[in-house]
Order: sequence, then C-alpha cells, then structure tokens
Amino acid sequence: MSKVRTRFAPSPTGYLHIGGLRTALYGFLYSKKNGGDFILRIEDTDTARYVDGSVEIIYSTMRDSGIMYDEGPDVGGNYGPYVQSERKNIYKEYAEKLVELGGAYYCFCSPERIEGLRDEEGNVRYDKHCLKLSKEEIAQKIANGEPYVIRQNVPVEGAGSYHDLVYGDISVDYKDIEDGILLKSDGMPTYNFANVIDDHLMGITHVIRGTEYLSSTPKYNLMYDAFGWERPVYIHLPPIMKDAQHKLSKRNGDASYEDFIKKGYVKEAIVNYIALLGWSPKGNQEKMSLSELIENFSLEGIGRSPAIFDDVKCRWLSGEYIKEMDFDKFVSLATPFLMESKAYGKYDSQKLLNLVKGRVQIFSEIPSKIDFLEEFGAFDVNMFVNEKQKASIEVAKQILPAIKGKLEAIEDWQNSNLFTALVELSQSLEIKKQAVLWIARIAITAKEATAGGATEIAELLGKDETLNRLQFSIDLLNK
RNA sequence: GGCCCCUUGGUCAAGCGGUUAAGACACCACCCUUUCACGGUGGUAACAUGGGUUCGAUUCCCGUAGGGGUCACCA
Repeated sequence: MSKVRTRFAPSPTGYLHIGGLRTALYGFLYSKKNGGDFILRIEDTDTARYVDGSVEIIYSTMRDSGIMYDEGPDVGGNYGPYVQSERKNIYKEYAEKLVELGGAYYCFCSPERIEGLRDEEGNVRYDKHCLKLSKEEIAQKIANGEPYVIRQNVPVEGAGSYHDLVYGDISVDYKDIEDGILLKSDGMPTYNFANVIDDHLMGITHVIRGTEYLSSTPKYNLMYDAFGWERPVYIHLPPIMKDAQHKLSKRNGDASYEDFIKKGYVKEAIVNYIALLGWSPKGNQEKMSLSELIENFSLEGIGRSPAIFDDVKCRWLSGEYIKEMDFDKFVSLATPFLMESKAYGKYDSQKLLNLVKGRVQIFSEIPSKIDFLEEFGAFDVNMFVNEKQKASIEVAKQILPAIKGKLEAIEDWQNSNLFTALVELSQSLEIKKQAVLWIARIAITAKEATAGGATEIAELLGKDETLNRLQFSIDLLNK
C-alpha cells in the first residue's frame, strides 16, 4: 500500500468558505490519520474569475486554522509546480497524448455552431462533429492557425461505474455525459482535465471533494483508464447548508473563516464545529482539539446528507473554548474586542475581562456585556421587583438610603468589604441578603441582568460613581 | 426537464432486521447562586409517505413526495 496522499485544490476566486475549509480539513485529517501527506494545489485555470489576493487568503486561513499542508505553492515539494497556471505545457502534452490514445479529439467548431445545438431546455450537447475530421484535415486547420479546443471522447454507449467510499456505488450512463472541453482555445485546461492530470502526476491516492463532482467522476475515470493510470479512491462530501434550501455561501451571510474570526469565534471552535458537520465521531465526545480530531477521524463516520450550519451550536462550542482558555490567552484575544466598548480605558481591563470571561461565547459579545458601566440613566423602577428574592419597590425605597449610608462609610473600597457591609446591613434590617444585593445592583446598573454581582460592579465603578448612582436611584424612586 | 444523490426530534447526529430509537446544541422545569452566566438534576421532542420482502422493519427492495447536486472554453 502506497503512502496516502490527499489534496485540497481551491480556486482563487474569492474567500475561502466554511464548506471549502471543511473539505480541506477532512483531507488533512484523513492524510494525517494515516501518516500521509496533504497537498495544497491552486486551481487557477480560469483567468477570468481570478480574484487578486485570494491565494494569500487561502494560505493564511489554512495556516491560522492549523490545517497545515506538506506540499504547496508556498512551501514547495517534489511534485510542483503546485499552481495550475504554471503547468500549462504539461496539460498540453497530456492532452495531445490523450488524443493519440483516442480518448480525446480536436474540435474547431465555432461558438456560433455550438450555440445552434441548444435544445428546447436550453442545454447544449456537442454532437461529436469534429470527431470525423481526418488527421490531414486537423493538421491543415492547425497550420492555418484556426482556433481549436480539445474535447473528451466519451463513449456513446455503456456506463461508467465506480465506488465512492461515502456514497457507495455510483453509475452514470455515458449517453448522459457530454464530450466536454479538456483544453480551452487559450491553451488552458479546464478543471475536468487538469484535476485528473495533476492528481495522477502528484500521486494523489484519495480524492476528497464535494458532492458536486459525484456524477462527473465517471468521465475522469475514463481518462485514468485511457492513460492506463490507477484510479484514485473517491471520497465525496455532502454539502454544508445555510438552510434547508441553500448551500452555505458568502452571498447568504458571513460564511468565510475570516468573517467568523472577525466576529470573535474561537478558531479552534470553528475547526471543531465544521469537523462535526458531516462527520460523526465514534464516541460521545464532541469537543476535540485538532490532534484529537486526527486521532478520531474515520471515513465510516462521514454522512451522506447535507448538514445545516447551526450558528447557535458553533457559538456554544466557542464559549466552551473560552471557558477553558487560560486567562492570559483570553486577554490577548479579547482585548481587541474590549477596545470596542465605551468602558475600555476607564476601568482596569483585567477586571473587565475577568467579569466577562465565562459569560460570552464569542468575543464580539464583550462590549454589550459591560456597556452598563458607561450607560446609566432613568430606568423602569419595576426592575426592583423580584418576588423570589423578596425585593420590591417599597423595600427599595426603604433600604436604598441605608445602603448608601453603609457604603459611604467604607474606606477601603473593594469587593469583599462591600459585600461584608451589605450582608451586615441585611442582617440588621432583617431583610434577605439576596434582596439587598438585588436592589443595590439594580440601583447602580439600571439593568436587570449584568455581568457581575452588585458589589463586584460597585468596586469597578468606584466609590464616587457608586454613591452618585445610588443617589440617582433614590431620587428616581421618590419622584 | 434528463441524470446522480439525499430524507431519524427545531438543528447536528448514533443506529447498520428484534433497542425503553443514543448523545450534543437549543428549549422547559427544578437545584445551586450576589443578578446574569456557569455548574448539577430532570423533562418535552424524531424514524417523510405508500407498497412490498420477512416471524419481525428506522434498518433491505420498489413507488410517491420533498430537498440537494449536475447538465459552461467555472471550478
């Protein structure tokens, strides 16, 4: 058994999407699980769709997410070049060879003639018109400088069958497959040709890609067979959906890896989550590091039905990673988001982050969790009501001045002292401490739910601000 | 439309002829608690549909419906 070699072959036409990243991830996981190599190949044969900068995004996304490749344009390797546009001469050579083998032929038909072949449904099926051309005619036309393409010569009868490791046996009648273009008139190969040549030349043993290639695979096999090459093992992956009807795509929202990072998802969580979309681990453990994913990955766990991306669960995973993250790392990752908060710079950042860690799932939630520190004003006094804690507007009216008085007396303004003071107060007033703390917190935050308890927040606000806010709430109640 | 593929709770999913049909997210309840969150416990919720095959179908076969993919000098 030869060494496992898998590849990820994106086209540089924009951002790297979550679906593409998962395809890359599975190829990576499978090769690493089996001690093999993972190769990155850039498929840029469509010059018209090329988007500047997208190759760099592919590199950075893979590097950042931890999906490392052993060979690729920027890391080298023994099977290069790894960019298809740099392999033009190779394709031409093999295309001509395939013509000699009878698996392909020159076609000089004009786009206009092809257009005339369009049926009622709007589909074009080439009629093998140029297959009849003699060697001499072909040589003459080429010598005349007539533009041409090279088409695959698909049998008129029979069917192409193969075994996919995920989808099982697939069979497509050749009559349903067109004589597709292999080499374009500009000399560039189409995907349909280049992927076969490259996968073979690069020694790819397992082809892992999306289901969109499931029914076109027989025509690739035709080429492997014509060349006398061994067919690779096929592993087609179900799509990731935005909803039941639409594939996840950038047009539908923030589907790129970069976008998730910008929104503050923990990157390990993104990788972990997409690994779970379409693949199910053997046991019940779902939260897994990249190395655990490698260890647990198996083809049997790959499903066949489309999976809808569940942002809620992805966030949950992200939150799990934040909870277990050590504080220093949290600080470095969270600070850029903290800086978006109005409270940033006005309080001790460590304390702010400490308040927020364990309470957010993605970093971008941070500002909204602590904005109450800077936003304070008139509020609905019904917030003081909490039946369970035995808190009410009346009790608030009664004890707020006492709370203020008690806190005014404190010199060493820190959480533990404040807490002790308020507990003492609750005992002397014979009011549940929960009620006292509830009322105190509402009075100084004007919010029903906050990150942090009453005295924790009071410490952060400082004595002056806390007392000011208490007075504000007392006045508000007396109106 | 032709061809290929898919169909278990709201979502991800286990299951691979006989199960009380796992687990996770979400949701609900209770407990814990200085609110929220965390944590703990418990709960609601599913085999698209009609025929077969079989002693027995979620599981195998066929049809139907629904959905996805593909039919480019795009990948």
